[in-house]
Amino acid sequence: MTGSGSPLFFDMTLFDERQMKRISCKAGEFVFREGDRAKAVYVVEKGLVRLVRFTADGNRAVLHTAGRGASFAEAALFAERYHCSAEAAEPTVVTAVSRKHILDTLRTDNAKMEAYVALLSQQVRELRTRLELRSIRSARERILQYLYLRPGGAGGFIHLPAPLKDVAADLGLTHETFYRQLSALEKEGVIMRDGRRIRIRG
Amino acid sequence: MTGSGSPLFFDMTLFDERQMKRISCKAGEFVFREGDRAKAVYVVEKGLVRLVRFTADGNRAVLHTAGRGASFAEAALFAERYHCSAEAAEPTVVTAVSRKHILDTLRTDNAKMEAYVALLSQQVRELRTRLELRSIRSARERILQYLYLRPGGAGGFIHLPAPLKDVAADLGLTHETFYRQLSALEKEGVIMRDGRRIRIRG
DNA sequence: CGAGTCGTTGAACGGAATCAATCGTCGTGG
DNA sequence: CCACGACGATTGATTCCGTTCAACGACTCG
Repeated sequence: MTGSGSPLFFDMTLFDERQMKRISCKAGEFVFREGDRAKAVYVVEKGLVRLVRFTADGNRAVLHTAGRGASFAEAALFAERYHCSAEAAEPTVVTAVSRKHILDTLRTDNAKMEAYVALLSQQVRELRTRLELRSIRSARERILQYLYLRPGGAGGFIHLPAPLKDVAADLGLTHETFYRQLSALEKEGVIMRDGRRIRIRG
Repeated sequence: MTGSGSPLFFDMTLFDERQMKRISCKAGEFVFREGDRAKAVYVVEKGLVRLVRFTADGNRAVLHTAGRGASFAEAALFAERYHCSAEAAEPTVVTAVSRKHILDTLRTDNAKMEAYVALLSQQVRELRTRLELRSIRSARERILQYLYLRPGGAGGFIHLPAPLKDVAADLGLTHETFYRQLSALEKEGVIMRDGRRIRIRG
């Protein structure tokens, strides 16, 4: 979901800069961990952050990937604790906006609150779309549907928003299957591809 | 998403009943179409609604399925027009809540706005959890994780919130696989089951 | 009573995961 | 500056597990 199309920016201009803090992380470092007290909402300035949860059997599940400009952990505003961990996938800089400050600001300024509602609404839409995608069993069809739903999918060019590997994970496929299906589709003339640039043929 | 696990209710108690309208649709009828002016948010009273989008080549993409009790088109609150069409999959009754009324109410009542934000935040969290579930490949593990995440999952009793068939669909499994895995788990003594009542053994 | 649906089980198949190997590129540090 | 390691992209071979097709009993509702 690397911001998959819809740039879910957390509008920082709504808040007081003095209530923000810059944090740098090396690859593999955690910005916060599941269960930590929720203290802030974050925006990625540089790098890549993955929201992950570790399942009982030790597996990692990636819930969300936030690239440059994207915010994450907004939902933590109304939760006492983080419900997942945030891991820097590469050297990363994030800005932390105090949860308390955000709440105060939103509570006193209804217009800002409304902007925030709009943001959350969009997220809900996006998540639902992703969930619906996952219910398509065939890898081929799932990929096609994903491409269709993406901006430019109906006639224009599509830019994959992340390394193919990550897109594959987003789709719930192994990267091998993803590669294979892409080349199959290209061989059949259904799509044209140049790296991360794809075009669907009518 | 028959709403099965996650009751994504739009909290109608926040709004004035006089601003709501009941609408009945036959199977195949549209509640609204892509591009229509966004006038209302809906709740399914009875039946099933599919949010679909038609791609350039005439294919249908299902974005979301809303069962009884679920709301849909909430995101339309902040959009001028609907970005997809809502089609009744079976004879269906929906309640339409005026978009304007909702906005007015929220804008003048900060507490309600905040309640709405909290609701949306919860939805985001829930959707992410479901997405995480889907990333577990093994049917067995996915089911166990599902049970574990459910209220009562850690020690108590779990009530499946819908017919097994629907739960299976929620989990992205065929009902056959779901039945089989459940009985396998029971045979192995990992769970105890009586109809929709399940208990995990420590 | 019959139609419809849920729950259940069996058998066979197919497609995606898995394991594995190779190539290219990019960044880093010696 | 080049060697090395890391990682993305790609392709091949094999396995396995979930899907699919099919059939049946139980139950409900009209």
